[in-house]
Amino acid sequence: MRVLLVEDETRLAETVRRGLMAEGFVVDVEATGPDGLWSATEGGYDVVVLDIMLPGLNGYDVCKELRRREIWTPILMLTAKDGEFDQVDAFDLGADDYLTKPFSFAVLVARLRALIRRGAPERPVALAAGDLSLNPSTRRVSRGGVDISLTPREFGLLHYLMRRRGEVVSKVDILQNVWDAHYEGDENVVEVYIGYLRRKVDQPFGRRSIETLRGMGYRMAADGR
Amino acid sequence: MRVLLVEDETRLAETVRRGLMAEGFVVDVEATGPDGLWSATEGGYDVVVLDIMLPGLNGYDVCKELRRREIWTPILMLTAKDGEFDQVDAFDLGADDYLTKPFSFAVLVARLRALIRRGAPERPVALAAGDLSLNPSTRRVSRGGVDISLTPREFGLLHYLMRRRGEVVSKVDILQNVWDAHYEGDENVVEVYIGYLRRKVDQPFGRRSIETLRGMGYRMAADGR
DNA sequence: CGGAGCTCTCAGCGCCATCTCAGCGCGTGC
DNA sequence: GCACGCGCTGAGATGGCGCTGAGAGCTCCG
Repeated sequence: MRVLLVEDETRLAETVRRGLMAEGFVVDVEATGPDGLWSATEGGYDVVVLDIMLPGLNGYDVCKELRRREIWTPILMLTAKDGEFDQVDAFDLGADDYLTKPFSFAVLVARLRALIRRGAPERPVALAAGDLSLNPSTRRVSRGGVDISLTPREFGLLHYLMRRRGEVVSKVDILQNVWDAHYEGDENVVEVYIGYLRRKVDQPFGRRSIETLRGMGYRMAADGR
Repeated sequence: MRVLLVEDETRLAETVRRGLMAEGFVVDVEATGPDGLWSATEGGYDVVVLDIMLPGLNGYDVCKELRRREIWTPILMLTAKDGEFDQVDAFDLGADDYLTKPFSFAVLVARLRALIRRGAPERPVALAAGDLSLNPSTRRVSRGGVDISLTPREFGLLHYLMRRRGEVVSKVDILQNVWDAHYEGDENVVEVYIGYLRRKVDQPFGRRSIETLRGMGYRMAADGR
C-alpha cells in the first residue's frame, strides 16, 4: 500500500513515516504544497495524508486542485487543533477524512486502512485465493482456517500478489509497490521473500500457489491452488 | 513492442531497460541527444522515452526536430522535478505525455501501454485468432480455454505473429521486432522458435495456425485455423 | 548489554531458456 | 526426375536466472 505523506515538519513526518512503514505501508514524503500536488498527481498512491499548513501551496488548495484534475485518490487531512480550519470545509473540497493534531498513531493507521478499503470499493474486505485468505484490516493470513504468521514485509508482498492474483507481476513492479518507488537495491530481495512466503504459505500445505515465470516475474494462482 | 529509451544516466537506463524487457518490451537505449534523434528517426519504434537533460542535444530539441521531420512516434518525456522544464511546453513541442523523476515504474509501464494503444487505436486489449487468445497485460495464452505456458521469447514471437495475423512476416522482420533491431545472429533462431511454438500451440490441438511460406516468411492464420 | 526478530546482502549452485549446429527431408526450380 | 537449398528438428553448449543457506546489520526488548 503506497502512502504519500505531505508534511513540512520533518520531525513529525519522519516519525509518521517510520511508524507507517512498520505497519507495512510504503511511504513517500513531500515537504511542500507544490511537490505534494505533483507527487499525488503522478505517483499512483493508494492514499494521501495531507497537512494543511504547507509552504508554497496550502493543503486546502492542494486538495481542491487534485479533485479539479480528476484525481480521486483518497485524502486524509491533518488539521491543527486551534481550529484555523473548519472540518466541514474539508469534506466540501473533496477530502475523505480528517484528523486533528495531535493525533493518535493507531487512529491514523485505522483511518488509512478504512480509506484504502473504501477507495477501491471493488476490493473485498478480505482477499481470497482458494482456501488462502488475507485480511488487510486485521492483518491476518490463513490457509484452510490455519493462521499463518508473517513479518510486515512478507505480509506486504503477499498482499500485493493477492491483489493482483491471476496476473504476472514483475520483480521491478513488486519492488516499486512493496518496497519503495525509488528502491535502489538488488532484485534478489524479492526472490528471497518469495522464498520465505513459499515456506510459510505453500510448503506446509503442499501447495504451489506462487508460480515463477522465468524472465517475467511471479503469478499468484487466482484459486490459490 | 519496441521502445527507444534516450537517457544518459546509465544506472537508471539499465534499471528501466531491464524492467521494460521483463514486461515484454524490446528496448534499445541511446545515451546522447544526436544518437537518440537518429534512432528515433530510423528505428521504427512504437514509442520513445526521452529524457530532457542529454549531452549533445537536449530532449526538448530532439522532440521538436522529430516532429519537424514528420515523425509521429509517440513520445514520453522524462522531466526532472525541480521544474527546469514546464509541463505545458512538453505538449507544445509535440510530446504525447510526460513523467517527472523520480517516477513509479508501474506508472511508466501504464503510460507506455496507453501511448502505444493510442498510437494504434484499433488494437484490442486481448488478441484473438479463432480460439487462440493472447493477453499482453496478463501475459496469458490459451486455446479453447486451455492455458498454454510459454517462455518470454516464445510469448514475444507469438505476440508479434498475432498482432500481424493474416500477414506474411519475414524472418528478418521477426528478428528486428522480437529479438533486437541490431541482432547479429542467425535467422535459424526464428525457425527454432517457430518450431517450439507449433509444438505448444498447434500440435496438442491438431491445428496448423502458423503457416510457412517458403522463401517469404510465416503467416499466422487470422482465424487461428 | 545480550538476545530475538526482521531485513537485506552475498555467494554458490542447479537448472532452464536461449541459441548454435549439423543432419535430414521435402519443396521447388530447372 | 534430379539436385539444390530452405526450413525443420534433435542434440547439445552456455550463460544467466532464480533459489537457498549463511550471516551481517539494525532495532526493539528485557
